[in-house]
Amino acid sequence: MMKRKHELSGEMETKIINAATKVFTRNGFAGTSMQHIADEAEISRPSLNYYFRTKDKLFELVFNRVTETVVPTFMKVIVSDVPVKEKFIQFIDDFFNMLINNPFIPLFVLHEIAVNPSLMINSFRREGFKPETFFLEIESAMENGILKKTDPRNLMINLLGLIIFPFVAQPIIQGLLFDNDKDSFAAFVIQRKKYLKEFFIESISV
Amino acid sequence: MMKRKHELSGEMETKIINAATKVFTRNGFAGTSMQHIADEAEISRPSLNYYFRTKDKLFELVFNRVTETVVPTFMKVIVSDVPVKEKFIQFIDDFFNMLINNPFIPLFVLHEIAVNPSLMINSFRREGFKPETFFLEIESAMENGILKKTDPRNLMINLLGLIIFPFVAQPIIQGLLFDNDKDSFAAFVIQRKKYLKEFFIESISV
DNA sequence: GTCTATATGGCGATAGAC
DNA sequence: GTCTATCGCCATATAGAC
Repeated sequence: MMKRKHELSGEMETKIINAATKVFTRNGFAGTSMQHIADEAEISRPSLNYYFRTKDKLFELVFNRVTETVVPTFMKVIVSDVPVKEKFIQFIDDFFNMLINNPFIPLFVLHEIAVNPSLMINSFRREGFKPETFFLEIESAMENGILKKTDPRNLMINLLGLIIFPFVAQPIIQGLLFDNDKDSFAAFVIQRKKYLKEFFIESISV
Repeated sequence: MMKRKHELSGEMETKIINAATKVFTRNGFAGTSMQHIADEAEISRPSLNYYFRTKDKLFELVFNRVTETVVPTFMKVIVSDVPVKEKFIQFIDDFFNMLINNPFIPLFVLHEIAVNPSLMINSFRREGFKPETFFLEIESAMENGILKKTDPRNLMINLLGLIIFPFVAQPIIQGLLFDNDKDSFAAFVIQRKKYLKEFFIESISV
C-alpha cells in the first residue's frame, strides 16, 4: 500500500494545473517561472518538479488544455443541424460565454503561437478542425440567397475579430473608455454579446 | 576631438534600436535576451550595454517608439476636417497601411500592456489622445441621421477589431485558411483593406 | 510525497584592457 | 567605442533526508 496524502489520486495534479493555467495564461511562457506556479499552487518548487518533470511538459499540458476549451465551441457550430444564421447566433453566444469565463485565453493563445508557430499544428488540426465543410455550407447559403455574397474568409474573420477583440484589448478599452472600472467593462461585454448577434446577422443578410 | 568610428552620430544607436524593435516586437520583453538583440545588431553584449545601460531602458525606448507609430494614425482622424464617413474610410486606409508595414505591433502592444498595465498610462494619454471629442462627433452624426444610432463604443470596437484581428491572428489564419502560404495571406490582406471600407461604411449607415 | 540543499547554466550588468 | 573576462543573480532541475 502506497503512502497517499491526498484522498483523490490526482487532486494535487489538478491544483497544480489550475495554478499553472492561471499564471501561464496571464504572463505567457517566457514571463512565467516555476516559482510563480509553485507559489500559486502553494507548494515548493521541487514538489512541482516531482509532479511535472519540466516546465516545458507542464506548459504543453496547459496549452493543450486551453485549446481543448476553445475548439469544441467551433466544432459544435460546424456539426449542429440548424439553419446557418441560427448557427452564427449560437456561436456568438457560446464563444462569448466561454470568453467571459476565460478572458485571458485569446491573447495567450495568439501570443504563444506567434512566438512558437509549431504550437499551431498540434492544436487545431489534431482536433479534426476543418473549416472547409463550414465554408461550403456558407457558400451554399449565399447561392440560395440566404446570405449576402462575400468571401467566406472575410466573413469568418469579421465574426472572430468582432467577438475576440474586446478581450485581447481589455486593458486599453477599460482604461480609455471605462475609466478603468472593471464592473462597467464587464457590463459592457454582456451588453455587447446581445448587440453583436443583431449586428452580425444584419451584416451578413441580403 | 573625440574618437568616432561612425560618421553619423547615432548611427549605431539607430542600428541597435531597429534590432531591438525587431526582436522585442516578435518575442516580447520576457522572451527577449540582450544577447538576441546584440546578435541582431551584430555587436557584442557589452557594447549594447554601453549604448543603452539596461534592458529596461532599451525596452521603454522601443515601446514608446512603437506607440508613437500607432497614435498619430488615431490623432489624424480626430483632427481632420472631413465628413465622418470619410474619416472612417481614411482611418481604415491609414491604419491598414501602417499594419502592413508593422504587422507585429498590435500583438506586441496588447501582450505587453496585458502583462504590465502601467505601460498603458505612459503611452496613450501622453500623446493627448482623447476619444471623447471623436465620440461627440459620432453622436452628432447619429442625431443628424448620417449614421445609424449605436453605442459609439461598440462602433469603435467593431472598427478596430475588424482591422486588427487578421494581424494578431496571422499564424492561425495563414495556417488554416491559406495553407501556410505567406503570399496568399498578404494578397488577402490587401484585398481585405478595400473590402472593409465598404463593409464598415455600410454597417454604420442608416 | 514533500521538503532543504545544491548543482548547473544562462542572463544582465560591469570592470578594465586596448 | 569595442572587446574579453568576470561577477552576481536567478532559473531549472535534481539529490537526498525525512
